[in-house]
Amino acid sequence: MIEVNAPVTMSDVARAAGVSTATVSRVVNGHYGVSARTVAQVRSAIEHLGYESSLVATSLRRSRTNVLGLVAHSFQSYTAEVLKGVMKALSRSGFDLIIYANSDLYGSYSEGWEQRHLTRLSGTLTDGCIVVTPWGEVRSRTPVVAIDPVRGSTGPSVISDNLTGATTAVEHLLGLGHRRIGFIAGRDSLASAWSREEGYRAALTAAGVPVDPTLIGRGDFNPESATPLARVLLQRPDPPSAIFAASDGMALKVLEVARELGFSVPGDLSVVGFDNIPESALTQPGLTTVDQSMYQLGYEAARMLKSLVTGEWDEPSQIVLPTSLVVRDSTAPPKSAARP
Amino acid sequence: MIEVNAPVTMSDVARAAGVSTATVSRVVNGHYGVSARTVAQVRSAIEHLGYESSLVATSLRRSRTNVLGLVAHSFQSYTAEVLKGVMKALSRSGFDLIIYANSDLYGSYSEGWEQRHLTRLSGTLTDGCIVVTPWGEVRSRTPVVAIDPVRGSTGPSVISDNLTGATTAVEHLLGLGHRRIGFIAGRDSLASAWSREEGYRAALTAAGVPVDPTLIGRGDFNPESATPLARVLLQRPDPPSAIFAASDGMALKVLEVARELGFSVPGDLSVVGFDNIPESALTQPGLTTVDQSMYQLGYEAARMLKSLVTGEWDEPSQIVLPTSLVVRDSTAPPKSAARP
DNA sequence: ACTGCAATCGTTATCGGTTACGTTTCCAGG
DNA sequence: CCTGGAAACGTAACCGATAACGATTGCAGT
Repeated sequence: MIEVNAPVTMSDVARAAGVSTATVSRVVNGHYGVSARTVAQVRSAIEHLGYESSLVATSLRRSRTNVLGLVAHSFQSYTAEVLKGVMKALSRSGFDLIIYANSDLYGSYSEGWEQRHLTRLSGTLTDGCIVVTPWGEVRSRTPVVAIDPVRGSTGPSVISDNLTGATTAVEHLLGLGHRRIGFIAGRDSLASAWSREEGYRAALTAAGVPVDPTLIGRGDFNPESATPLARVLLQRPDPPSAIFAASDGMALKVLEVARELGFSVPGDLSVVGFDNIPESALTQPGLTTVDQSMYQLGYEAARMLKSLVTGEWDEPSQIVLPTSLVVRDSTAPPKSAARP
Repeated sequence: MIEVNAPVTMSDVARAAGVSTATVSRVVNGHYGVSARTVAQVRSAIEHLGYESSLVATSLRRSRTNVLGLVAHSFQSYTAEVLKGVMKALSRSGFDLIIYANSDLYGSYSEGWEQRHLTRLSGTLTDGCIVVTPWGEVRSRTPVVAIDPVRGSTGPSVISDNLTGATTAVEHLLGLGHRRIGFIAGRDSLASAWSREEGYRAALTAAGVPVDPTLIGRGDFNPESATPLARVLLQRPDPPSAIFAASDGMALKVLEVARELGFSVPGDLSVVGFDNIPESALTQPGLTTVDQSMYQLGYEAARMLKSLVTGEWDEPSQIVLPTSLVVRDSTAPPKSAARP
């Protein structure tokens, strides 16, 4: 009879098969040095008891687990898309995936969360990790690939061509006739945030439009951070005719604030985002944004990590993926476009 | 100097602080019985060495880990939405989340994957688990909540009101004048698939329309499974004027096949799905579907699991959530609606 | 000074599995 | 019949942490 609440351990199997745990281990791992008869006995006992090796115990002892890890701070659309790409890359690869997500306890995870998670996992559980939008540099015994790394990071990473993307977005607005273009920046420790701001500045400068620091709001990619910033920009006596937000999540908040303050979009205000998360196509009006394939980011990161873990890597360790502008309905020429 | 590649263990800290590992453990866990001076020493050593406790080692020894698990077979939009809800419910709860996803090695995980993952995790790593769309019954030492359980399952679960949803969907088609309505079923071991088919049959019967078995295709919720079935239905001499698919993923494949075979939707063919995944709003035409809040499923499952783990549960253990019809552009009256 | 009780801290068994090493078994060759 | 060596298997150390338990110390009370 099978006892339901009893966790079946290796020694249970050993006892049932009349051998030592060492022999059971050898059978389970297909190691040499066990007679056919004993193998059959052990197999039968495993079958009968429904034994399944414990990931925890195994990983504690072994160096290699064939499990890769992914740690993320929050779990929004961005991360979900990345995950799909990761899973695709890992399918039929022999690697399983463990995702570790914290519950943001008391907000106390604010600093060093990725390091904390990483050391907890990579101690033994995983052979390597992907970190999504880290807040700082990390160190680990096992390989780590960063998606959207911090500025100045030197480790393996995958990132979109944020500079070109942002430049294109602002050029789009300039092309429509906008001259007063607000910007809501992202968490400035991230390379992506920095490049997007750089692209904003570069496009303006190239067009001969001076950069007005008072039109720049300092967000942190967290959608909520954009709300007060958008309010400040739009309640000025001379509000910008367009706002470029460094992420779609923040851009959607700008749309919210605009609606709340009576701005019609794109009539009174054009809005551009960055990321092209699924929600951006669903809003009214649809959000014009810069598409970065989060799926592709995840896919490439997983591919790179796999190679790093198996030790067969030759490509450059910092991959940059292209971006493209997606024009929807949140952008139009400004009302005063006819001004000389 | 900090050695980068050395995993810092508790005994390293103990040595540095001149105490035993037991004392370090007490300090780390804030237990009683350590003098202020020793605490300071240990804290300093921890800080200096950058020590972080190993999740694996801790969970092996401890019964309680404050980590919940989630296992899923694949990782599509459905799972991603569920995950968002789970994360929301767990935010600031003190529980972290570990998601275990297999790489579907050689397709050999087909049977019993959830049991395999569950025993590997719940041995020690997690205090309880959520299983998304299991393929069979599972047993575990720790609590398990199933999202969309198998038919006849008795354990804790969260599920949508699939019967009402499917009935409403088919009534919508009947109301438009359709009489020949095809159905593409889901994996029949799941309660949801069974209820959706039940709703299909019930609505037809209630309207006095006989159920034609040849109009029913046996899919398995996997989008790819719908393609050949849709082809068969639409290549008949007398194709149905509408198809109700038991999931959006499959419905989207029906749209693909319809386009390929020259059917215009909704002109020649009406299509209804089930789930309301984000993609369904983005297709041309937008997919009419039954909305089940996957977010809510995840949220409720996590809430239930939390209560089960902490032992403070009193509500019924099988939660049913409402569904609602979302009418978009993939449904219209049939061309021959005027027939008597 | 001696007892008694806390407070403090180290020792050790333990979790489940892996593996280096030692021991026994078995068979072939001398 | 004895020996050598490989095959088969058990023993025990170990991975990193926790907790029951025992040992030591400090201090108050008498």
